[in-house]
Amino acid sequence: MTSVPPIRPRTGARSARAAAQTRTTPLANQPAGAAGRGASAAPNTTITDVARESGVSAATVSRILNGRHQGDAVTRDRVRATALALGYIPHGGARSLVTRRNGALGVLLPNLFGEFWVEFLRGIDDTSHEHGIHLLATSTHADPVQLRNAAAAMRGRVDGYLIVAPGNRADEVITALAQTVPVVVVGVDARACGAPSLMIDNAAGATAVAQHALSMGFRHLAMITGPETNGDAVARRDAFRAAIRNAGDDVTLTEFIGDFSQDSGWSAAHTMLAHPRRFEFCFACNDSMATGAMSAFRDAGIRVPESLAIAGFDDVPMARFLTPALTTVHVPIEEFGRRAIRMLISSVVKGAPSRCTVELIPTTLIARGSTVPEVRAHRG
Amino acid sequence: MTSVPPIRPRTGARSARAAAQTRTTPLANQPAGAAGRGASAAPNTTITDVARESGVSAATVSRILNGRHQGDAVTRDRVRATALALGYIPHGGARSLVTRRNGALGVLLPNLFGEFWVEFLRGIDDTSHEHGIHLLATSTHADPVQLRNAAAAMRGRVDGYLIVAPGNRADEVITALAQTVPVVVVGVDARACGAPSLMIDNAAGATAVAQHALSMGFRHLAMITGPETNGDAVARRDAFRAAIRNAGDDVTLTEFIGDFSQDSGWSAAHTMLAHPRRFEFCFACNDSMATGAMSAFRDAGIRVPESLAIAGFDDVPMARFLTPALTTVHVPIEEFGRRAIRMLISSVVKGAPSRCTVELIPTTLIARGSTVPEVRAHRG
DNA sequence: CGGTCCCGAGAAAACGTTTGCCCACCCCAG
DNA sequence: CTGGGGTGGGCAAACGTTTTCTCGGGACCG
Repeated sequence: MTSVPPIRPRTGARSARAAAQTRTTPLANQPAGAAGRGASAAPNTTITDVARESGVSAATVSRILNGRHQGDAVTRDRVRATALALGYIPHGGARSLVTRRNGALGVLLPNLFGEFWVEFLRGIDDTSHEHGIHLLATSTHADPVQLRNAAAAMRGRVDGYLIVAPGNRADEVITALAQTVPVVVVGVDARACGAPSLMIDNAAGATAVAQHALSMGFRHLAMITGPETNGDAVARRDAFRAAIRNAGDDVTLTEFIGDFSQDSGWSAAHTMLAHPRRFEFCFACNDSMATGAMSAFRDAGIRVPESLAIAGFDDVPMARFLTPALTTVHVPIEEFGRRAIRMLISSVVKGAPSRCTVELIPTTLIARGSTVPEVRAHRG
Repeated sequence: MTSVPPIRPRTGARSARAAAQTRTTPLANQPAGAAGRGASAAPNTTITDVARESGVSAATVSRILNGRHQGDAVTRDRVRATALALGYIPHGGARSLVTRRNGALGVLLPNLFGEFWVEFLRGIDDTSHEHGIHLLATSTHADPVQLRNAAAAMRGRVDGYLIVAPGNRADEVITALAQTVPVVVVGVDARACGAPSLMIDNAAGATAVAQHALSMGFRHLAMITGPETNGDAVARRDAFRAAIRNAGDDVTLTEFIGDFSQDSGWSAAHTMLAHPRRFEFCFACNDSMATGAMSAFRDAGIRVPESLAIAGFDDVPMARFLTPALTTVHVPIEEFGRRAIRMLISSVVKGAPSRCTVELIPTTLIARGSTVPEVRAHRG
């Protein structure tokens, strides 16, 4: 009918590839195979080289370079100069082997979509930089097995893990991990796993959306849900359902299935338009789907918000730039990341695994033009 | 004037924090300070534990677990069971120390904004998973010093580096790095640094936009440029300038400064509206800025594309969902990432640092509703 | 002038793996 | 019954650091 969004076979393609994951390059660590270590093995200079070159022992080089005791001025300068000339960089693995500390944190992300995780990453990255910590390990995972693999690959390379939205079946992995090393979980309640968690206050946000819709007199509501395996999606759906259920008998709620992608929002919107009921308000469980839906509505000639109001969740940067600007639930995404990484750092610094609390990221409804016509009034 | 986008002090905030970077947590690796290693040091089980527990030597455990020689069936099973029971996970640092291989690649990203880098990351991540390689190290950097630090932090932890958009002053760092370990550079021509590079064909894309604009009869053109330090931004600007300059004397081009963020596009658009000239066509050097600009235009009551056409660059997923859909230059972003990481992997596998070629990612203009009114015709 | 103290710096152990080398054993063939 | 081949598995070295312990020498004070 319309010509716009070809549904991209994104998830399909990915899982197909994941299945072929067994194919292993000689680079992979596991067997370290007979594959000759590339003839031109990198001639990395070691601390011994620096020591020999500058006529002192390795111990002295180590101490000087780490500022442990500054030693004789002339020796110190000589060593420093030599190290610089040789381009010496300490071998992280060896160092962490003896230090039992590696100045890096592991972050395990779900398959990332859209702007949300970019914002989150920025928060994480900024904060860890502030603390002089490198955010070495970032990886993505789709299921518990991949999660375990990714975590294992980081063993001995990171001082702690930040695990994001592991879905529902990851409890076992988290529990095992949390017993040996600091872990902070984002997106699900992991108290039972022995790890502190940080979650978005989805219930409050979704409830606020419901109240907003009801207060504006809408009676026939639609909702585009997110993936069943995503804790945030489920929490938003349930809270919205509950709030509507309490609203009275003349209020209806119809649900359409999405997966948090723009495409799925677009598809859900088309399904919605084919539905016999004439909806007045649509709540998409995240901004990406709201964007897709809004695009579909407008292409179908439906005026937003006059004929159909729409709201999202997350308040990604793009939300305010849509036309009309998107009513949504604001989540302080960057701050979210900052807090998560701060929890992890404090847990790592003091050896004690911090108490298994659950912290909540507050949410606020932001009404914009996609539900409130007046907000658009200034437009020509 | 209008009420929409509060300019977020994003970059400012970041550099302010970067300045305070000296503040160092005990977790940081540098001095390994006297800070007692947290009392409850993680009791990670080592290969020795497994060996003792199952009554064999560490060597045997290593061989069995790595499938080197499968040994006696009963022994093998016993070792495997013990390892599992104890939750043994090899220490990556120790392993890579002797193996000289660590099955991980380092990715150095610039400060990331918007959807572009998410797509890119997805491509990278997928492909490395396919090859059984972990994309351990991801970090961001704003300047050559941060780049050097991030790279140093990964020394001995990764088998190769993928360096993205190092701006202009990073040649020295790249050169030094490329001498000791495989490096692939994305976004700038690094042949002089001894590293192969992968670049977007910005010139072709920008030229296509210019031709598109001219072919539609537009005569008064505006351009919103990107950051001066960004190679892609500069290339796009220069190519567009050149194409317009050849167009004839009755064609004008006015430039407005942006920084690739949506906010900057919004601001530039407002500046543009205050300009005495009445522009017919606006080329934003990336989709984010185009989005911001389009939002500003519509809020000002300007009809897109009838009164002012607009085009972007990148074709991020969001582009087709804007209203009207955004004319833009398609960049196969995910494929971009795949190719980049594939280049790196092949360079790592065969020890020889692959020849310093420059590969180009092709670009194609995609005309949508923001420049071609007819495409919107089906809308109500 | 002698004793004490401090400081600079070297030797060596330790971190957790992998792997080359070698021994001992088992089994089969002569 | 004996010799040889094959194989399971132990010993020890090595990887590149940091850190403890130690020693030697110089300075300062009595």
